[in-house]
Amino acid sequence: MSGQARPSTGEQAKQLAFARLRQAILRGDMAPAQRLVENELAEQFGVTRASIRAALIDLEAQGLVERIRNRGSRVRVVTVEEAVAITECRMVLEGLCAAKAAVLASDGQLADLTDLGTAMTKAVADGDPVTYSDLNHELHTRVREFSGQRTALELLERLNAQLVRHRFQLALRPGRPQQSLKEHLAMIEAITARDPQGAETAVRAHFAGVIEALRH
Amino acid sequence: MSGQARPSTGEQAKQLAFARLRQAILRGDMAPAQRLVENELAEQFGVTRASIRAALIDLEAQGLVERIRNRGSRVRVVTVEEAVAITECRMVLEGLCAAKAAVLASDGQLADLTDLGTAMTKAVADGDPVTYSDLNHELHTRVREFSGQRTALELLERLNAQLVRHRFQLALRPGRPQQSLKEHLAMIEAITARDPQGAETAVRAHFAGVIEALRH
DNA sequence: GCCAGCCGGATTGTCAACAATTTCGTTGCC
DNA sequence: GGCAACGAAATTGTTGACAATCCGGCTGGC
Repeated sequence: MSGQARPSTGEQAKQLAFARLRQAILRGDMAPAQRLVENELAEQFGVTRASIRAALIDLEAQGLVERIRNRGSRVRVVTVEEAVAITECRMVLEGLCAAKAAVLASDGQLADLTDLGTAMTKAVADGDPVTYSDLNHELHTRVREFSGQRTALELLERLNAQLVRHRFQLALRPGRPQQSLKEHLAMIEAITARDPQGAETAVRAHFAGVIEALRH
Repeated sequence: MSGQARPSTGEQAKQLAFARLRQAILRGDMAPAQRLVENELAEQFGVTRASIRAALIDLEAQGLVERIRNRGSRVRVVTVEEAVAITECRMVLEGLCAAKAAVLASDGQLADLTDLGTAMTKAVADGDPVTYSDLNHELHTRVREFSGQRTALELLERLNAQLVRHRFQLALRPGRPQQSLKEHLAMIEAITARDPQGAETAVRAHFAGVIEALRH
């Protein structure tokens, strides 16, 4: 997800519209539940309505927008209850990834995880929640990657995209990084110890904490 | 010139095309890796190319077809390796559902599960693998439903759709129903005993068997 | 004989106009 | 004064035509 906004040369209009609209939603440029009128978007992005329409269909499949027959599209709002359900799914899927990563990751990859752990510890010590949140995301991405589980990876990316707004709120809660850090370190330790069972339980414990926090 | 299958009410063309094309793929009417030319499909289903195109985008998101830029669509072939990865995801997600169902299901719903269990036992005793496979599917559907986990349900439906071909082969393997039955009964027992932990481990044991069988 | 470049057919991507549907304000009636 | 039917505006769904792209085979030169 690094270099995505590249109009580049042969970039098809639909993909461009898709990328820009997606990023706009993820960055919060679109208010929750905002109506997405195809004509307006088409003019705004400089593409035709057909391209916007195709992009909207894609985004609907990703769970980012909601479309109702003959009634238009809106950015989907994720209720707290839904966020909990999504996080439960993330919990078991990332648990699977962590267990597989504990078995399949190379020694060099395990070293990467340890490095991330120290960086996260430092970020928390420095009281830098933004950096911590980024590292957090990076850690989870790496674990998924090391697991070699393409299917789980795909599902998790979809689920994560739906949670951007909630995650943002969560990271800024006081005291949260401290607890989160402990859980993450336990996860890293279990994976580097090549203990799949332990890695899975650590991930579950972490997400149980996230769910708790989501509910206030 | 088109004795359509009821355009029925105001069924939008795109949704109709989507449903019919999806069913055609799931029923195996389309050979694996078969090319899906938009024009042909449009004529075949009596809708315009735009509708087919929208349907194909949807089906791609569901993992049933594969689309390459300017090169067309084909029905996606799921390798054994992929089927294993998908089944691993199903394992953890259905485990989650079973655990939640053990807590949330009503007594009447639990009775339904018990009934399904006896029906499955009978089907195996009668040597009727087709009925057994149907009941099997029914059982899993019920558990997911009783869990109240809409997100997991949605993910599982998508994953299941990708496996139709493999599942079909699996059910006919000799000796498989017997082992599968045992595992299913254990799952039902744990859920009706309101034992979430036990339900999850039972589901996992079952899917571990499925994965084993998938690999030959 | 072999490779580079080109051309034709096929297929997807894009476009602008048209039709169908919904929504919301308005009018007429009770 | 409230309610129901009506109608106009807005928006999505659909259509057919056009442009861009890709694949295969062909030709020409070396």
